[in-house]
Amino acid sequence: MFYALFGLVFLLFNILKCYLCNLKIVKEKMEIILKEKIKEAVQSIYNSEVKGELIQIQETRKDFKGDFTLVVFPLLRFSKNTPEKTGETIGQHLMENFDAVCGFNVIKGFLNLEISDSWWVGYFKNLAAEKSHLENCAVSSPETILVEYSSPNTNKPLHLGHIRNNLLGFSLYRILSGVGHNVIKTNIVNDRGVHICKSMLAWQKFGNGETPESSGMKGDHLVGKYYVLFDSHYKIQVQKLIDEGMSEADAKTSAPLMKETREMLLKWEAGDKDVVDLWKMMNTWVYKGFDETYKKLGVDFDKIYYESDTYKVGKDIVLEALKNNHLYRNTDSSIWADLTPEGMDQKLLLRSDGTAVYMTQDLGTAVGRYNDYHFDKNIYVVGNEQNYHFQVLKAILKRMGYNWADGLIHFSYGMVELPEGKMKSREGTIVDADDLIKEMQMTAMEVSLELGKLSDFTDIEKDEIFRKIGMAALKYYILKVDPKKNMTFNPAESIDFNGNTGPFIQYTYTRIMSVFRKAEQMGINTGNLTYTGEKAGKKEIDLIKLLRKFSETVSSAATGYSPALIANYCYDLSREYNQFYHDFTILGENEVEKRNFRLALSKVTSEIIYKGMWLLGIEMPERM
RNA sequence: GGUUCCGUAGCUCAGUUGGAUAGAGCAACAGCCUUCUAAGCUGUGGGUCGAGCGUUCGAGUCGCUCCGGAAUCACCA
Repeated sequence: MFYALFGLVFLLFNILKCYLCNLKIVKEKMEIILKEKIKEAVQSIYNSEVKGELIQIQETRKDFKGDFTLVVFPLLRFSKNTPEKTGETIGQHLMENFDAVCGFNVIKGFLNLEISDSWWVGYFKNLAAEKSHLENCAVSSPETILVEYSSPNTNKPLHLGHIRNNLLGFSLYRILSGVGHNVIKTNIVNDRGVHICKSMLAWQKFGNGETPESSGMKGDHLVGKYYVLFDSHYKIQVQKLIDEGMSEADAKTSAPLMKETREMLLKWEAGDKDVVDLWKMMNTWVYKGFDETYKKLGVDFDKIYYESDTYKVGKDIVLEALKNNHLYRNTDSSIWADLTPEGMDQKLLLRSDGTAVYMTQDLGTAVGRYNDYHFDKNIYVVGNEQNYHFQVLKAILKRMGYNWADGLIHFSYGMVELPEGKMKSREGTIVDADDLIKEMQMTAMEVSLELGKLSDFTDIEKDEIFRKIGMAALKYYILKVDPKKNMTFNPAESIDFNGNTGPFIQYTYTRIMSVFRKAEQMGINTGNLTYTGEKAGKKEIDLIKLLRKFSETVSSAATGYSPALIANYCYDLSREYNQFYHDFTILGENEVEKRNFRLALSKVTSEIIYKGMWLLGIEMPERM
């Protein structure tokens, strides 16, 4: 009796142990397990110790039979035999000693291993059990990371370049916090400086008291109008002086409007009430306009810094550093940093009239932020045209003894260019953010209405769907390209809705949603889908292979700061699913096991697409 | 001129420690809806991966030299 009981407990224990063990193997990456097995194989066949880096496992290319491929070339030194023979021998050994391997073939120096269906289905079951699909990308030591993005100037509305900036910044936030970091979204508003005074001066001179209300214009666009107006008047003055025989450089500094601008900046820094009031009023207009655009883009911030605050901190820091002999004062009393020891140039930090420059405020902002958050990393989402600026910023901070400056990272992204080159305001080729957003939603509406699949929705519901589709088209179009690279936008050809696009991915998602609505109607319990893992089709396994790549894609997107990886992954997955959807019937399948398996595949696909697009800041409609 | 980045199909882009016959989409052409959404799927054509040399069993990927383009080197931001 006692022995029987003991035996039973022992048996149960072993079953449990086996189950846990199995689960562990399935959860681990097959590449890692294979690597171990191959190491053992080489040890036992050739009696040699192999270093891990010599065992190269990759996924088998689609044109060949198999799931994983071992590159045998590096192992020839142990086998002292031909690549073919070596591959055969190792393949045979794996077949006999590792039950997940159910077949192999050798082509040239490549050993293609076939993994059993049941292993794949078992693997998939674990994927299906995941809640967020981000479990496996969680970082071991979470950091406090500030992400600065957007950084608008208050003298003009946002344009296409800003859109790329905002989308990258926000997506970076989603990705980094998705893998477990503590991320703070910040924005630095360039609300001071000569350029701001330009639009203020132009409004004062030519505005006749015009306001957003009186003109019906969005505040940021109204202020932008005066910035342009300044420029055209200023140019006329400069040209006049040049015609009178002055050099271009002198004409530019001595044109009356420029003189007045500089006076205004001095007054502003001195706190002159009239200038400050005007500044405040125009800022209010601009911020209201920006808020609307941010809302449409779906981005927001945890903390907004203003240069009008931080430049003062910057000035203090500069003066302090001067005292400590980190900087020097020129004969005209301007203050400079000599960065020749660091391999860079001289850098101006305070003008001869004592006013601050761009670098001054950036120093102040960095120090202020460190004091506020004690970040591990401070990521600046700023265009690659400022690469040198950030190199200098970091060098100066280090010079001043701020060792945390090592955590400053310039996330340098490429410019958005038009087919004829850079966007230029003087040529009127700036692509305005608000216009573009509106245009995308109009196109989404046209396409949608033509297809006519939403006739049972109210107008409000339809508008919401058009908004999601239009924004997805725009966002995906921008995020799918490698952030580091310059990209071309052709306004003449409107952004596509077919092929490698946001709407295509949304469409795939809505198809899956549609299947599940139908399944509910059929009375299928989609919450608890049972199936065993003995058989699966090639297309089904292809899908599983792609699904398993999600977490590693997110991980590399996080470490490499590249939302584009996730965007392209979502596209690949959608394409794969659409093929599956085309080739197989899901609800029409009579065998319940198979049907449930396909439903589960569809479900996990939809979850991962949803999550991937969420990491990009792209919303998914349930129908379209 | 110095520094940095980029050249992949007609166009827009993938191609992550070097691996097999370099991939998608758009555009063009030819097919597939009585069926879970055709914003989809299948097929055809299109490439001396800017050029050359080198390292390697193997190079779009690494190194060097050219060619072409961009950014930056402001008392602009």
